Amino acid sequence: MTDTKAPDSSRRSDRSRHAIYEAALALVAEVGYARTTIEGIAARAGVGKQTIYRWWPSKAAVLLEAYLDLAGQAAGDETEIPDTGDLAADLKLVLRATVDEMNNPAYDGPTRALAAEGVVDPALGAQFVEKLLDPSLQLYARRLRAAEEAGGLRPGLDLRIALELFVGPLTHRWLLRTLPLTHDYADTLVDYALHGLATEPPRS
Amino acid sequence: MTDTKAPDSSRRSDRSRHAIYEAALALVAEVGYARTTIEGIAARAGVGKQTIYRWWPSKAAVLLEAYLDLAGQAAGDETEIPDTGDLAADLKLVLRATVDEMNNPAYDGPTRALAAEGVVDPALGAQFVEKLLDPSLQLYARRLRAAEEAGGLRPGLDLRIALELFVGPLTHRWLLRTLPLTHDYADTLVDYALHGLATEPPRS
Amino acid sequence: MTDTKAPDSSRRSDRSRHAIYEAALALVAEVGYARTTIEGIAARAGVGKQTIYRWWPSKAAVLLEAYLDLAGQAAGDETEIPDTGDLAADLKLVLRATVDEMNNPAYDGPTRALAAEGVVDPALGAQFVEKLLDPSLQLYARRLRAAEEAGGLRPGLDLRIALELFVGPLTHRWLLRTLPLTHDYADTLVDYALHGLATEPPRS
Amino acid sequence: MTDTKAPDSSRRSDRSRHAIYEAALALVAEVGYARTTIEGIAARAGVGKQTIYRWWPSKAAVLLEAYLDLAGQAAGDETEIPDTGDLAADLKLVLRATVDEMNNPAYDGPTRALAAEGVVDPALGAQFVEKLLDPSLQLYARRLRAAEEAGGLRPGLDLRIALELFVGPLTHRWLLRTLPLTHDYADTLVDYALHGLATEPPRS
DNA sequence: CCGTAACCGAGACGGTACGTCTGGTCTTTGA
DNA sequence: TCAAAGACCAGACGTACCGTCTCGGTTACGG
Repeated sequence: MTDTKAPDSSRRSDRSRHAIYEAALALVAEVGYARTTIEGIAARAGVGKQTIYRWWPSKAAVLLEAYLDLAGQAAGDETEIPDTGDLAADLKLVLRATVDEMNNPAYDGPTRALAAEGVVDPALGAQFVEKLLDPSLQLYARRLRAAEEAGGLRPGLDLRIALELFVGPLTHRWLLRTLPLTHDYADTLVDYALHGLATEPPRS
Repeated sequence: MTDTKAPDSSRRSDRSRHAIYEAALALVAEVGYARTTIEGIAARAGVGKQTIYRWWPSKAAVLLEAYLDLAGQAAGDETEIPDTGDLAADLKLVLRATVDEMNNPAYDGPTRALAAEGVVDPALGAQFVEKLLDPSLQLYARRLRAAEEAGGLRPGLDLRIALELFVGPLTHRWLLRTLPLTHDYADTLVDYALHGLATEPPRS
Repeated sequence: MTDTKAPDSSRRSDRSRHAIYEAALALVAEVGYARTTIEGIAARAGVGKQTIYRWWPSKAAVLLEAYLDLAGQAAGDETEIPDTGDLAADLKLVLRATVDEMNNPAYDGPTRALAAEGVVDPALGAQFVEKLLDPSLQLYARRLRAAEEAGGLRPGLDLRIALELFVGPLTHRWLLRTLPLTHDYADTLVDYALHGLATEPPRS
Repeated sequence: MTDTKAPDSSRRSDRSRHAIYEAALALVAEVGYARTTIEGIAARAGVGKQTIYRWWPSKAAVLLEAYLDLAGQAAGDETEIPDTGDLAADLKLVLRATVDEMNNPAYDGPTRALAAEGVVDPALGAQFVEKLLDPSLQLYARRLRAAEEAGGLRPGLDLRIALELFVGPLTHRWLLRTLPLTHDYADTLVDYALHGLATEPPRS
């Protein structure tokens, strides 16, 4: 009997919502995620704090949505991985692009903050994966399926695991900053993953 | 020459330091990392807050050290990866153990929190990598070098990148919680990485 | 025009204000002024510290207001000095009452602390004088003016200075604790001040 | 074996004591009494904090002693009130000098702070009165006694109370800052106190 | 077309923790 | 053997945000 009141989203102010997106993105760009506060976003957006608390559960949720909104405007950017017939070349192309993105501060800043928050907050992590990560993983999945059908992959592979062989190491270097992310690294990754590390062919 | 006032570490109280370690670990275990506060650690350890601020730059730094101290006591746990001659089997053994660790809340809790903090704080991230991550990566490096010398690996491999083919995907699933971490997953990873995804052998 | 952010006093919580008054007075009575802290007042009043910092500049200011509020409730206590026609007797009556007040711990405690703070903090001192001291001085001023009109005082006297001849020595003994404050002292003061110390009458 | 050890004052370091005096006076002059700390005095004097705590009970006690030490060096300044035979003139001379002192920031600063502390701390107040106030009051006492013997004062006066008729009002204005302290004020005070306020002579 | 029920901007509120500062005590080290 | 140096426990300081709560005002239905 305490609240149970879901706000009426049909009466929601688009004006406020977009002002909040802009303020959130601007603040994260200016002072970083950690020093961005809900209070600061509200003030910058010229919005009452309650308007934020009414519609979002956390600062991270605000930023994730703001980020998705931004990405949505630059829509159609989810181009497909090209299929030139040369799987290795195609994958290298895309991994190199990913490396560039990870090295680009404009992308790295907010994404890294969201990822970190998601590491620790499962609900947000699920959102992060679903909304940001999965879409790009689907690209790999489709390209690999095409390769499989073309007979370029060993039969019976679990394609989900296969694609993690590419993006796993990349993400590892990105998040943990163990070593620099370069185009060479991306290329080597593709070669190693496609052709294996071992001398011997698989027994099966 | 970095700071104006460096405290004299020779006069540091071991008593306090260990009380702080214990309090920090206990609190993280009881209420979680996010709700653990420096104030709380100080109170629990029966220590002035300044004693913490004097020696550590952040809550995360305290916990990292506490965690390392704990690991150090259970020393010699850094056993070597066995070398039975069967590289795949040896790797699977260790990857499975790692999977178990990642699924163990007692390990997952603090480590995940530290990793998340390290994602966002480069200085801490470097510490995390150097003190916690690298040592275990060295195990893989040594086992792979042995395999290379035994002729089990394709010559000329960059072993650092090779080992990331195993731990990258594992870390990916662990941190981002995309899909469950199982022994089967570990096994498959080893097979895929050792023998490659592609039908064709490498051209070179 | 004084501050950058003046809080909106129309939205101020009377509930909180009075809880703060009560807590402040209670704490000063219980542990003394010096050991009363803003933190303690806030905790005792069930109020956030910011609510105190928002409305008062210092602990002393809180207590002064609390004290005035208390005095205001016991309103109308500012009775007039009686005018029986016998100036000396009337003054003695009031000075004796003042002596009693100064010897009363319940009054002495907070008032002394405020006075001491005012000695050192001019802004607070001005408040102290204006709100606490002046009103009672006005009583003397009126009684003396009546006496002047009745021809009981030498013509042309500066009445402000005249009244300080009574309250100055009293305050001196009170604040500096040089010698005990007694009714006899008050009586003597009145006699000396009214009739002078010298054998000779004034030349003028 | 805990404390109960009165320090052996014969082994006290004069060097340290004077360094502390100088540091205390310098700090009070530079940043004011309130912002002077024992820690600061120790650091400035190149002395351990314990050396201060060993010999003095409080910051105020240090400053009082430092101040007395300073005054002691400029010794012999305790000149007598002149006795020209004209009591009023002599008193005015001295009261005017006192007024000037009270208006002199170099004197006002530390003395006011000590007085304020003494208002609130009886032990210190007693010291303040005994060491700083009483000596100058003795001057008045002697001059008044001379006047009494010369027949210039009404017989049977309590000279202690008589002198408070002069210094009480002065101190009142000084500490409470009710109104400006001027030479005129001092003169008027002397006239009023010597010749009384009332028209009628005393009945006795 | 006029009430009334929401959302809205604003910001005061009770809280919690921050990181700093100082008070007084205790310990180590060099002269 | 003492004093310098300063680490230690303790806890208040004043600030920053949190998330909740009024408060008017301003839409935008729904009777």
